Amino acid sequence: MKTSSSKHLLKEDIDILARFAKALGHPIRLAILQYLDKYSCCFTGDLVDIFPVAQSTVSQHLKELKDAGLIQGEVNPPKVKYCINQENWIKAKELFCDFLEIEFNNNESCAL
Amino acid sequence: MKTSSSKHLLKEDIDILARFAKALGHPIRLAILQYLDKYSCCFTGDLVDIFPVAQSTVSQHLKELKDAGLIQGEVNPPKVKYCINQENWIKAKELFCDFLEIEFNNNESCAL
DNA sequence: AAAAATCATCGTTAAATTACGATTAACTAT
DNA sequence: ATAGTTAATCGTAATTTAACGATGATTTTT
Repeated sequence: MKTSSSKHLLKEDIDILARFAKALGHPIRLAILQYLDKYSCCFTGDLVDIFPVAQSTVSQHLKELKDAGLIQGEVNPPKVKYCINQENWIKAKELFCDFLEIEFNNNESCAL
Repeated sequence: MKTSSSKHLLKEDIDILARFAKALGHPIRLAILQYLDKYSCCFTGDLVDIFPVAQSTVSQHLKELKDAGLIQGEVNPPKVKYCINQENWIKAKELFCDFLEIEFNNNESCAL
């Protein structure tokens, strides 16, 4: 399924893409997404063990990724399980590919 | 030339990608890059005519894109001609493709 | 019922971002 | 030489971001 080639994004899509790009604009948030790609899902605590920042800071980054629509959390008391929001993640891929003018094959074998 | 497939980025690349993503995290900066893709180059004034923000604000966004390495400016007094920094732009594409797990064909027919 | 575990939220602080108008620098044209 | 054009930079203000520790809510364990 080829979905891009040398076409320009509309104003609305530009705004959405900017939102996604902004969410990706921090090393910890990128690393969280990579972790979710590798392990499919995780609890907040898993990430707190990995990153050298306070628990509240990890929570804040998770909130930003969630607000941007890139991840979703499932309350599983007293834990919260996070995973990638596939629908929006695919949308983000499409927009980035359109913008970068790269062919996007929506290959289901890709977890991320 | 396939340059990506299901591999994870190293810490250093994560930091570089975050820098690029941050620079892309504003609608005006995305639109500037799209404009540069379409017209290959432009003067600051061209952009000032297009976007509903002050000249100093456009200059500031250009500076950020330049600091991130995505564009370069050539002084052509009293104007300054901007264009995409191809070398870094390709690097950005590669990193985004690695991260998004998309195949990247460095196709020279693509201006952006 | 009390204690422990997990994680979001609150309050705070410092720094960065975004925007503006005004000024300055540098070259062109008159 | 003076005036005009172009665009960066400066100074400022408002908002957002990033980080922290402390607190609170919720469920499990004891």
